[in-house]
Amino acid sequence: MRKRPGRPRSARGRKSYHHGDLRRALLEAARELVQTAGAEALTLRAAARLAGVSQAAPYRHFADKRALLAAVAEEGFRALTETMRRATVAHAGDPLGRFRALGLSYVGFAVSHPAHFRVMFGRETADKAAHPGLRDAAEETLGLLVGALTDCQRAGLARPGDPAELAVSAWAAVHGLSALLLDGQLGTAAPERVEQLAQCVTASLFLGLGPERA
Amino acid sequence: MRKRPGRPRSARGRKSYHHGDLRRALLEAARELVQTAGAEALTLRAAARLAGVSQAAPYRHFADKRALLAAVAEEGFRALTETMRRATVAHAGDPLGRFRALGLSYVGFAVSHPAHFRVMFGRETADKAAHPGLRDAAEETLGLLVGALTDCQRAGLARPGDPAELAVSAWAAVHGLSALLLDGQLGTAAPERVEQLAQCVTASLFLGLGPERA
DNA sequence: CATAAAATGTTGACTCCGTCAACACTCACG
DNA sequence: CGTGAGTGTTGACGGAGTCAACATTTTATG
Repeated sequence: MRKRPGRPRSARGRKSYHHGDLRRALLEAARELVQTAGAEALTLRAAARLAGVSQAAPYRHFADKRALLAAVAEEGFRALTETMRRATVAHAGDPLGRFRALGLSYVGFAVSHPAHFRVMFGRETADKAAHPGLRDAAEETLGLLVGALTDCQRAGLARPGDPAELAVSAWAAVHGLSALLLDGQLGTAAPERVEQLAQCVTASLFLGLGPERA
Repeated sequence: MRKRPGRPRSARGRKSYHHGDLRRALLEAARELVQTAGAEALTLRAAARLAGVSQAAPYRHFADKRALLAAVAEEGFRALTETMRRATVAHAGDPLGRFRALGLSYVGFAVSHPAHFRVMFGRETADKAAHPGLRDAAEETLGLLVGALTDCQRAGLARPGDPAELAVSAWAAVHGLSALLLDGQLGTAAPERVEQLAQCVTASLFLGLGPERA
C-alpha cells in the first residue's frame, strides 16, 4: 500500500507495473478534462488514458464514475471555499462588505470555472449521502455565508432570524444567478454584464436581508 | 407529409409501415421517461422503444438527441409558464400577491417535476441559439416576472429601475432555491421545509425589491 | 529469507448508447 | 401506373461503463 516516493511518477514513461499514486493522477486528469474540454468530456476511460493506465484501472480507486465525479466536485467545493475566503480578507471589520464579497466571489467562481461548477451541482453528484467528504466540503462553503451573516446581525446590519435560513436566501440568490448565467439563460454573458447583474442581485439581497426599517 | 387521422395510432399494434405521428409519440415517450425514470433514463433508443419503432426512426424527426431534449425542455417551459399563470388568477388587483405567487409556483413546479426541470436547465439544452422555440418559451416565462414586477413598480410597491434587470434578481432567487433543493444541497426536502424556505426567500426578495424606505 | 496474501494494473468481453449508411415500404401526385 | 419524397428498418461502427479473469508487484508473516 505504501507509495514509492523515490520512483518516477510520469504516467506514460513509468517503468514499473504499478503507478505509484494513480488516485491522485486520475483526479488531476479529471480536473484537466473538465477544465479544458467540459464536463461531458470527463469520462473514466479518458481519465485513464490521460493517466497512462488501462481503462479498468480506475476501478481500483473509485467504485464507479460517480465516485470520481464526486471527488472532482469535492475538490471544486474546496477551491470555491478558498476563493471566497480569500475574497473577504480585504474587508476586516466590515461585515456587510465581507458578505457582499462572498456573494460576488461565488458568482465569479461560477463564471470562471463553469464546467467545474456544473460538476459540483450536477445530478451525478446529487446523492451527497454516499459521499461524506463532498457533503462536508459543501457545508463548509455554506458555513462561510452563515458566519458572515451572523456577524452582520451582531452589527445590526441584518434583520434578526435564523442565520442559517437567511443564509439560504443569500445562497439561493447568488447560486441562481450563477446557474442562469452558465445555462446561457441571460443572453450573452459579457464580463461587464455579469458584473452588473451580480451587483444588482447582491444589492437586492442586502436590501432584503437588511434590518427592518419603518 | 400529411398525417393519417383515420388510422389506428397505437404504436405497438400498428398495422401499417408508417407510424402516423411519430414525432408526437416520441415526445410523449420522452416525457414519460423523464417523469418516471429521471433525466438520465431519457435515451433516444428508449424513446424509440416506447414508441414502438426502431432505434434509428427518431432521426427522421429529430436531428440528434439534443434536439429531442430541447423539445422536451420547450414543453417544460410551456408547462411552467402555464402553471405560473394559473397561480396568479387569485390575485387580481394585487400586484405584490401576483409577484409572490409567481415565485412560489416556480419553486413548486421545480420540486414537483424535478427531472423535467433539470432537462430544462441542463447543459445539453444550453445552446438556446440552435433551438428558437426553446428560447421563446424560456423568454415567455421570464416575461411573466417582468410584467408582474412592472405592475408592482406602477403601484409603488417596488423600487424603480430597469424591470428586466430587477426581474432577473427575482428569477435568480427562486431559481437558485429550486436548484439547491433539487440537488439535495439543503438536506432532506420535506414539503413543509420547502414551503418554509420558499417563503423565506420570497420574503427577502420582496424586502429587497420593495420601494426604498428612509 | 521464503512465501502467502493483499493490492494494483491489464486484457478482453458484455451491454448500452448515439449515429450513420443502405435498404424497404407507403403515399401523394403526375 | 410509376415515380419520388417521406418515413421506417437493419446492420454496423466506435465509444462508454463495467466486470471477470488474469498478471504483477508490494507487504506481511512464519
